[in-house]
Amino acid sequence: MLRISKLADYGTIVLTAMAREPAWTFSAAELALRTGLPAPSVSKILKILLRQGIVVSLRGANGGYRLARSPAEISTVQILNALDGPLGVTECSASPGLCKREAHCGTRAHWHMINRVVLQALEHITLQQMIDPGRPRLDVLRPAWRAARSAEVSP
Amino acid sequence: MLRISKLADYGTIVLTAMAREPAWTFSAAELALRTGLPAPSVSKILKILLRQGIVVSLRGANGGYRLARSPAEISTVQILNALDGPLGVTECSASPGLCKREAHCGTRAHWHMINRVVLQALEHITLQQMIDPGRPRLDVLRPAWRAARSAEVSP
DNA sequence: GCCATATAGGACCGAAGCGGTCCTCTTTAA
DNA sequence: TTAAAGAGGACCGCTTCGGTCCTATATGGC
Repeated sequence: MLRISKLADYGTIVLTAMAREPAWTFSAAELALRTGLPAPSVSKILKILLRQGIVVSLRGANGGYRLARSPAEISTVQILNALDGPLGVTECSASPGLCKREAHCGTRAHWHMINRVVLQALEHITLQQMIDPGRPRLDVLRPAWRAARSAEVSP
Repeated sequence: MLRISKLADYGTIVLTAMAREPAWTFSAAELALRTGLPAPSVSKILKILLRQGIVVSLRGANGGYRLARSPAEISTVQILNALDGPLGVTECSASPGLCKREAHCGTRAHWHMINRVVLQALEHITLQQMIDPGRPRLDVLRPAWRAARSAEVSP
């Protein structure tokens, strides 16, 4: 486990396809064709992304979808949040207050720390990075690391 | 999502309880009592951890479970692997070769990078760290960061 | 030698989540 | 007016997971 859902996985594939031509308006059918994903699923994903403000739509003939922002302004954490709901390594990371054990749970703080690191990492990986050619570099996570550290000092 | 299973969550709670007295042999019932978790679940978890070599058992009267190694030698990644199976942020991170899209999937390399960071982080957070008093420090993840970076240079 | 205690292993079940499909309604360009 | 395309939701089947229980086996104490 510790896995994202299939929907979120598909979502990033669809969005990276769109990010390669940010100005273009894609129909759901065309995106399904380009990505090789099942058309109904692609359609479903786009509708969710629309409601979350990640894509915009044009209805009617010759309609379709476009990215709502530039690829550099769409991070993976936004995509996962949209398609998988609030993400947290443990339940108490995602929705604090739900677990009764919280008060005297020794592991909680550590899961929160791990969660913060993961979140910051996802925050700094954008669609732009995803479509940049060449091997991905861990260096893009440096700001994430710094952000997580400063969050630690002043919570 | 991007969440660990409840079983794995419970597992870390049980193991941290054991880690506070590493020499002691706990019966499953006693651990259930100490942690406040349902006894059948605790028993099930311990049986899995036994098969994975994380705890050792003593059968018969006055029997019970003990950590197989020192708390400093048991990392969270071992616990999650034991209780949740091989972990990967995406399916292709956990079991490469299963996804047909791999060859021409532009997002895969990035998920692998994220996965590597998460894995290394979990690798460096041990039961010892979990029971150390005081707020957890991100500094414990420094070696994880370095390890992930060196893995990038020589895959 | 017997019995109480504890683990070992697996079977079993109910609930929930999720992936996937389909249908109907609305909008808009030609 | 019609065809194309999105909007929204209903629906269903499968899988997975959490949880429980039962039986067999081992061992220490009497």
